Amino acid sequence: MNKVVTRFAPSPTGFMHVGGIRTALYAYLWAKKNKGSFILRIEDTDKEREIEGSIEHIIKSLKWLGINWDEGPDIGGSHAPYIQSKRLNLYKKYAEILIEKGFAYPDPYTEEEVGIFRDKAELARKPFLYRENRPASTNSSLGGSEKFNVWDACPSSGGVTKPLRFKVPEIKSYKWNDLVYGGLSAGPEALDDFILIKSDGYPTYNFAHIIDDIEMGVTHVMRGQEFISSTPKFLSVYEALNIKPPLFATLPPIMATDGKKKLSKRDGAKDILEYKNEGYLPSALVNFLALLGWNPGDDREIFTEDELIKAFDISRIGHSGAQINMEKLDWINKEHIKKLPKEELKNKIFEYLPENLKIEKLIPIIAERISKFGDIKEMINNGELDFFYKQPEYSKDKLIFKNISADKISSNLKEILSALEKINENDFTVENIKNILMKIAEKKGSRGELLHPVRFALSGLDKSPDPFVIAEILGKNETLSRIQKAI
RNA sequence: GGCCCUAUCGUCUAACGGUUAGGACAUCGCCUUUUCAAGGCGGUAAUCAGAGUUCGAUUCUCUGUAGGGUCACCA
Repeated sequence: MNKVVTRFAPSPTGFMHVGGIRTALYAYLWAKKNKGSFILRIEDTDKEREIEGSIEHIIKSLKWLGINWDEGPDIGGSHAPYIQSKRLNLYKKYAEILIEKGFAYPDPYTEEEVGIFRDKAELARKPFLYRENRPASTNSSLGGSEKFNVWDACPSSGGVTKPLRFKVPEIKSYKWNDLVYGGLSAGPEALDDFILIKSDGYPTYNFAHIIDDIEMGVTHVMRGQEFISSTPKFLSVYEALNIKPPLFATLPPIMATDGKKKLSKRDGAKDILEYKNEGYLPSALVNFLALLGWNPGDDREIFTEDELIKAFDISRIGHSGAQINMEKLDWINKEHIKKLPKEELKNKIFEYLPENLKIEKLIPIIAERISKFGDIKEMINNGELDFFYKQPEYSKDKLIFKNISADKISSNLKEILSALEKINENDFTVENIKNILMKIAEKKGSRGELLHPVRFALSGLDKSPDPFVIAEILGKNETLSRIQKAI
């Protein structure tokens, strides 16, 4: 069996969103599972739409998620370079082979003239097919024996020339096998004389990716289902070249959160690095995206990257579009936070905490109250943590538990005060505090009668951690002074 | 419009043609509890519609409907 080679081939036209990342992830997982290699290739053949800095941004995004490539623009490899604009001679070489075989010819029409053909087709409510307007000269020959050698592409000198078109060898229906969808097919209208090399000398995606996949030995091509309808075009190029195509694995689309549309930047798809800024763990996002369109066949939901590599299988990729669900992502992230090693959890949380709140004992309290680290900012903004470093202010009646009288509350607090005073400062721990307070609380009509005022005296908040934990963190002095104040 | 893909709880999904249609998130209720969080237990909730094949269709076939994709010198 040949070594599995997969690739992710984004174009540098901006940031990455979950759609692209999920495609990259599946290709990565499949390569790793099969001990094969995963290639990162940059498809920058559209200089108009290229956005400065995108390549770095893409690399940063993938690296953050731990989706690492074995060959790529930054690290090289045996098929370097991995940037299409640096491989133009290669595409030219293959273009000349096609010309030689009679499967490519220069397009004599201007863009405007082709536009007129297109308008005519639209008016007739027919799909636009260039080949129906194929220049007579190219039709003169049967099969692939004719040679069109008048193409004058000279990409290296930047000269503009006529675009080179593919001449479809045979107009027919195609049926092929897809690793995910099984049997796929398309009618002859999916076949056309598409452009191989543009007038600026750069190849089109339709051509360049095929050449690169061949040259780089790619065995499994994974991509979104928007490519199903152009697959016959690709197959016909492989046929013209007399090269066996790789295996195709088509991925179902990811839909936008709200509507039913395919996720796209204009529908609010966000930069993957925004998830980083919001404090999601890369392992959680990877876990979430893996499950969006794939499942392990059992009830497991939480995976590490290694577990994903083991469990991943193309045959368990689904066929229908999936909406992204932020609530589920939050839950998965929370589960990953729970599994974080202590030291790492501490570092992550402290990253979001001001100096005066970097208290070790605060970590579990915060950890179980957030689903992503960015939530800590919100806790701070809402003043949920203020009481740990400053005397809370509150109105007196908030100390009252249900309909217990103020005098009763006051005397309860006094009782607690004297009990806590007896604890040695070094023994002022959750366990000891809890023991003593609970002993007293049990004697009251309800524990809340005693515990609520204490908690409130310490936190000044309707919602807070329990009083024992707060007391320990505040320390004996501060705890006593706050209770004293409440009295 | 042509061609193509898809259709199970609100969402992500599971189910050799035979299951009380399973799980997870969300939601609701209860327990735990001084409040919150966390945790435990439980509930509500789905096979798009109509034909056909079959002893038996979520599952196979057809039609319809709905959603999506595609028809560029974009990828």
